[in-house]
Amino acid sequence: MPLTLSELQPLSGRFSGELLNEIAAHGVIMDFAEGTEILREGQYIKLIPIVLKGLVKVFASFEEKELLLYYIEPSQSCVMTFSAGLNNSPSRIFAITEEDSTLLLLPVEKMNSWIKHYPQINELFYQQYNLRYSELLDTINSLLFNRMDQRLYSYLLEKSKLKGEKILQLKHKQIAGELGTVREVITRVIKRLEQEGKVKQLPDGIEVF
Amino acid sequence: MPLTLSELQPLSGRFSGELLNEIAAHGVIMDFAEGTEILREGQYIKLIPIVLKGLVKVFASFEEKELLLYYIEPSQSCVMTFSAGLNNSPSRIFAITEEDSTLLLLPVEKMNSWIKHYPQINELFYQQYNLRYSELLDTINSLLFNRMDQRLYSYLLEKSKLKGEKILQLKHKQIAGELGTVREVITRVIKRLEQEGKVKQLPDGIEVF
DNA sequence: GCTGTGAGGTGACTTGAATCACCAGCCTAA
DNA sequence: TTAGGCTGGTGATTCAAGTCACCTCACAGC
Repeated sequence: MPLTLSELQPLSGRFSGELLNEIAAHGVIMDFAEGTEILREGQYIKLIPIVLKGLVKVFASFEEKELLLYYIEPSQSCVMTFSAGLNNSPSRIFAITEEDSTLLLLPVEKMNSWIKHYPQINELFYQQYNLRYSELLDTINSLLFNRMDQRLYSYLLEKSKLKGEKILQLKHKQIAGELGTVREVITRVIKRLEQEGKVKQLPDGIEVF
Repeated sequence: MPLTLSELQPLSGRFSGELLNEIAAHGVIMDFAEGTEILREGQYIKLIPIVLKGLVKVFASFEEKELLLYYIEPSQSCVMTFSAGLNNSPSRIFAITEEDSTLLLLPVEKMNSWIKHYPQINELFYQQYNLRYSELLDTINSLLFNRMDQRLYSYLLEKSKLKGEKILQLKHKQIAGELGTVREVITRVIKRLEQEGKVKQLPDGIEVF
């Protein structure tokens, strides 16, 4: 059963009617609950996702430790699945829904012809590559030059902005996982941020200023 | 004066005759001596380079410190100039020739139409984006999880492989600049590698095993 | 000769972060 | 009611790196 154009409404500004019809005919829409791993490391890809609603986070991992690389927001896609899908190579990263999310899944075997015939989809992926390249550069800068307090504060600020919440319900352990460090370090550093008046730990979460 | 097809020989495996003719008509070939800065941070781009001969290294910088991100080898291109050129945005990185190099320079205003009409050039840039994305992931892993001795050894191994030389003529200070640290650290760490039998410091350079 | 400069070496110290060990406050399930 | 499991807090220690200060050695230029 093809999708309806109203389901693809979030993409209507970016894609022309003809491409939207193609997508409606061959794409699938799926909902994923918060915390679902939608892409595993090492996985081979048959479907390329575009986020319609919600928020997806992307991680690199390396011998036990993990690091949050960036978020995929609505109407964005995942360049790792794109390249892994087209080259039939395994994914080097993994991705988890940060909120309940709705994803449009596009079959990889259609992608090559769509890229040729619809410049808009080509542009989308070039944009996404630029964006992710840039975000990886930011990550590198931050790892190389910022201390944990800076990194933690930026992390909290960004998360608060993305989720539109001033109070974040996060365990110290979760934060540590996303920043590639351990719980004790977060406990100490967050206390320092609190003393500097940048955040406040409340019974129901962390308030960011 | 258009280029001759023999000058574009390194690209003949990758591009069809028609595209090669287009490139010959609109491209320019230039030679750069070793150590020339061919792309500055903050620069706006009018020409997109493809390396024909030699080796180019790409750096990120951030408040004084610098870090080597990756090398551009013959028949590869630079995704930063590609995206900065097409979006008319400034470069976030800078690039220096590591050896005497020959570059093919393509005018950015031709690129949009070439991308639409010649899938091969589209494929080249997708490949380059994948490659650089992957290399940035490696850099992140290495920064986050490897100690300096590991990072230094990998750096020396790669440089030796790329330049095809077992003995590298490098000053400690240069190495420090490329790894984002300072001279004393390199002096000490390289001594440890020497004790472990992984490298040897000779009067005329560093031998890597 | 002397002098300046760049390269490499090294000790002493500081610092940011990781690691280890242990404690207290909860909440939940048996 | 009690045991066990999260969660957060904290001191002590270790460790990798960065910083500072100063040295030697080779070499170039007068």
